[in-house]
Amino acid sequence: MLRTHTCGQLRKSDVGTEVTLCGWVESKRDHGGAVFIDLRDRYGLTQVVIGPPEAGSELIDEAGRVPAESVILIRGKVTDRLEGKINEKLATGEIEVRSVHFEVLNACETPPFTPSQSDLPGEDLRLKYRFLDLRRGEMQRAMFLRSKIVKSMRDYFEKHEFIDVETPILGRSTPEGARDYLVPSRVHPTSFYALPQSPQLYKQILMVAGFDRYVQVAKCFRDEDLRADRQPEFTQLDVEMSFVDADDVMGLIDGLVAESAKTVLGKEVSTPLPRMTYSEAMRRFGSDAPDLRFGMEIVDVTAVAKKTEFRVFRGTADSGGFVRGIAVKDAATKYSRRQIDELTEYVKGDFGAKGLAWFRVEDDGTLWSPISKNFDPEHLAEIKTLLEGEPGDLLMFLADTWEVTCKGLAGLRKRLAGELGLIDKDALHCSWVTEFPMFDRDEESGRWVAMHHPFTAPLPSDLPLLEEDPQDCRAQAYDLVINGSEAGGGTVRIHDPATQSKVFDLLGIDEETADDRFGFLLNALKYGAPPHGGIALGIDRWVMLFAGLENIREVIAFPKTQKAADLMTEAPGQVDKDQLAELQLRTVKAKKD
RNA sequence: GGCGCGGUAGCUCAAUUGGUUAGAGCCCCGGACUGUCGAUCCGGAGGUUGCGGGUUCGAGUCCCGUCCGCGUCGCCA
Repeated sequence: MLRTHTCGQLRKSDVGTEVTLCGWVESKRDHGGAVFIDLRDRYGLTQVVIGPPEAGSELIDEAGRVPAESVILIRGKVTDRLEGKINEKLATGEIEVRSVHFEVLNACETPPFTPSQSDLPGEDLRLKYRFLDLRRGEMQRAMFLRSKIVKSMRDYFEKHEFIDVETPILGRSTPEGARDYLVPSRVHPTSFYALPQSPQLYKQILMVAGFDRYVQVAKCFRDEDLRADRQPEFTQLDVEMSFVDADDVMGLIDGLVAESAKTVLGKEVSTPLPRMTYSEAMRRFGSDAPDLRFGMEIVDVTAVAKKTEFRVFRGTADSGGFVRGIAVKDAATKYSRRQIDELTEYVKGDFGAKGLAWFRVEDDGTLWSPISKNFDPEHLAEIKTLLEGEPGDLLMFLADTWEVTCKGLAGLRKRLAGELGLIDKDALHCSWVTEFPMFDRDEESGRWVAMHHPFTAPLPSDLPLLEEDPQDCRAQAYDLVINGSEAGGGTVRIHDPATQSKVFDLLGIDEETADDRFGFLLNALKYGAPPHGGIALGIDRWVMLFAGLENIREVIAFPKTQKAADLMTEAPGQVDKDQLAELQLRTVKAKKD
């Protein structure tokens, strides 16, 4: 080792020791006759003094010239700081190192920004110079937290006798689900591999192979548009187990959540984690990943709406729609008409709502609103009672289809809670949402599509519904929700060919297509397939949520921008004509409409 | 693909209704200084206002197009 100690290591007890330190010049205070340097590495900061009597003027001058963020090596003696010069902010603040040797290992060019500057530079610059950005304390902490979380997961599964098996990155495209990233094959011109969206099919086959309990930290790829909590390339903790039901999988993950929260954050999470069915979640929160750190539950007032003369409510209720609302506590004076207009634009623009109805609960307990004259006082009183409105509350309603009221109110609920500061940032609220529907209607084609994936097993009690009423058929599916974010999801899989072909039938996948796309899995299922199920946990999101961050890029070393580019390496990039020729590919510019 | 926010010095930001030579702090460069830890003091350099077009006597500011970054809806089995 070039160094004897790290920059976070030295204490009062080391005074008198000769040490060699290496690190980055975090800051430099040059007094002409003496220079102070804060030397930084991942472990901490140590003050180095280059001055008389032990340093000559040549050394002092050299230290005075060293640019910030250069990597240097210094040798010297650990000494007590002078009376009253102790820096309480530093763990090493009681000592300093008086340098007798000073060496620049790599001088730093003037950097576009420094890790210690208080104004964070724009994110594009941070991404282009990620090596500088990753030197920042926040990024370092996030990466170490990530490492600890992954280790806690690996420890947990090893303790439970899981085997870690790697599955291929070059696989075969399955047009179901998200868009695939494709990789052309040189050896098979005109054929393509696909990067895995998840190791789903491989892990099921590992169950058929008898591994019983499988785990993998798996890179997954989906060529879809990005969000604050979504990257095209992400990491899953992928799990599969044989001879289990949904309870078994959830129970195992309950233990993981509790143990990981405890070892990584020192937080107690009581288990079993609360569970809620999908239909309850949609009814009470309008979302399949409800944020349970605050209340503001959705209330259905369709029955009252039917009795009123207000056309928007009445018309919606009479034509099979829903009128649902939320009570926003103490918000009546906090939201001006203008701000409510903004909320109206929000639900219209983002969720396709036709409008936003609202009432203020006045001091005398009556409801007031620009539309209140359209209502009988007794109906207003009923609405107030249903929402448990109290003076000062703001009641907001959407009159629309079930889907729009769900999405719109869930959006409002989240936005208002954020704006009103109702969310406890320290809370780690974990829960399960269960019994998802098996199928969803595709708006365009009107066909059934699998809500999760086509290998998801229905609830045994709902098996008859596969034929009678697919709409109501529920799946043995479960999502782990942390602070209103989907942190993982899994299902019990179909392991008998009869059910599988019924599901394919419903999805409009004929035998030939099924065989072409998933033949290898269907084949395996015929050769002694145990009942099995599993789950995939989004590691990036876990880290983000455990860290209390709101952006997934903050916990990924080299993330991509919203347009899926890497600003540092400038991927994706052009390739040589020769490379294309070898792959027998030619690029064609798409015609613009 | 839709909607919204943003792009001005190396960095973070400012610039009145469209009006003189586009400013400040940090960074950088030069000088002074032995106790700083956001060092201090003196001096200096640094700009095609993302790019292209238009309106105007005059555009950082208004209009159109385009690129880039961010948020969000669609999308994400």
